[in-house]
Amino acid sequence: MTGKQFPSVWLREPRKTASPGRSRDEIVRAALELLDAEGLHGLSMRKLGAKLVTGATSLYWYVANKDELLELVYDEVWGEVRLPESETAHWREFASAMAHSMRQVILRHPWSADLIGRLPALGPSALSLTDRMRRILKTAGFRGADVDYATATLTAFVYGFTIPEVAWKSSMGEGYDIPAMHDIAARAARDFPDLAADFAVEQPQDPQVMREVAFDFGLVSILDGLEARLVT
Amino acid sequence: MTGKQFPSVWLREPRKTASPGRSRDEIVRAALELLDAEGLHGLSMRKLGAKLVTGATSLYWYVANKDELLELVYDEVWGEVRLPESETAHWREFASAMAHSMRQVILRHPWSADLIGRLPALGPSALSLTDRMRRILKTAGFRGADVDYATATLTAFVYGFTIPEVAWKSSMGEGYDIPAMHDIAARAARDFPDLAADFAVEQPQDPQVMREVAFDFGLVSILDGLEARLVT
DNA sequence: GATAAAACTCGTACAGTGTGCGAGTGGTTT
DNA sequence: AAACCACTCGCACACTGTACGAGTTTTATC
Repeated sequence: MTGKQFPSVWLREPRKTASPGRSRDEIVRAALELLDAEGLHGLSMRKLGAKLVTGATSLYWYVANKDELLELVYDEVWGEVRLPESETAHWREFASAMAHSMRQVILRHPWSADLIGRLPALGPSALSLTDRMRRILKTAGFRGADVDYATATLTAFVYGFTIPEVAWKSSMGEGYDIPAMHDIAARAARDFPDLAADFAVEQPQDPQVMREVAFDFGLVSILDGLEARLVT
Repeated sequence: MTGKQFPSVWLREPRKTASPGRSRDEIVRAALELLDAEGLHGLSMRKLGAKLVTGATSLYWYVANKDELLELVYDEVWGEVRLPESETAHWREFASAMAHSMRQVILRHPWSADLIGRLPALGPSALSLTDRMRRILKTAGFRGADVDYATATLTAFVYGFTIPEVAWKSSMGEGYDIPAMHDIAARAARDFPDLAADFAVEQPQDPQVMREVAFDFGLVSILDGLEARLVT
């Protein structure tokens, strides 16, 4: 009784591809455009085929299935994360930059949020990110499993902060009526006096700005907490 | 030019329901069972109708659309979070208990992870949670927007730690071959010497246990970081 | 140039999805 | 008897990923 394996594009050799016609790169590029334009829901093999002037099922020559295609585009996205030079940066700077950049990348490609955890992240870009992060943490003095734990804590915060945010945006649309939403929340909270009181006092803020401040607050707190784990 | 509103079950009066037949509660209960048994993907109006021995479209008498139904079940889930008595608990105990309980609830109802952020959480259970959390933080000494920020940081960590976890489980299935997966990851990392070296050294661990330890590590770090924000 | 093999294309088909619409049913009130 | 209400539900629409197998083009070998 062997346990389950899992399949990943990165674990099998690609096709020979002496190809004169379409190529995997071309398909990935087109998929990325479609995803950015219309979201995860907007990417279908038929639409992608149409964009490339090909039959939908022709794509299955280059890619085993839709998940493999998504794995490819997913890694492309992690390649957009910008990091400071590993060697010169303090670990806090590095971690902070990485967190901010990951967040920006997810905000720029909201569909990617739905793939986090659902697909293996074994592509070169994803691995390179974790590799550099781990090296920095090690030179900073983290030892053994603490390297994994610290990384997990940081990425968990970024994901947990950003995933619901983009989920909300892409399910509710972009154009908010801020005072109206404030009002709605206040009305929903009418059975909770303290909550309702807070809503009554607070001014409706620009949520974009609020999110950024909140993210910084959380990030700094976490880095402080991790640093405390370091000195002992 | 008014901005967009958003619709929520909790913001409109329910039907009169002098009903002798089906009821909203009954539907929600059946939906919850279906979701726990077959996941978000497994809940369709047709299946739900079949389970209740009703036509699929009959359900639309009690519920405006599928999202409203999901909102109802979603809040049901937050009602399962168990908290210590507000008045006697230290804020760290309280926050820690809340984080752990939220995590357990999501693990118990993995489909709920996909709804976080996608649906408004304005039900009584969800509001009660945030209400109690905020009250505890205020009595602990957090002031103004810091109450929001601290809450956001904590929930972000829980979500970000747990969402990818359950996404992985429900996309890859439950039965892992741990050494095999360890091997696969090591093979994928062959182009990153340090990463590969770490894989070579580390023993494959029981992931269940690992996750729990990592969660505690992160949680404690975050609470430390938040506490530092408190004393100033 | 012939022939075989490999690389590539794609139409069809299947079993499913949420839900708007409008017609129909049975009970209660005027 | 008439009107209203609460409620049920079949049909239809435009989609989805992809297995299958037959067809077409390019390349390699003799």
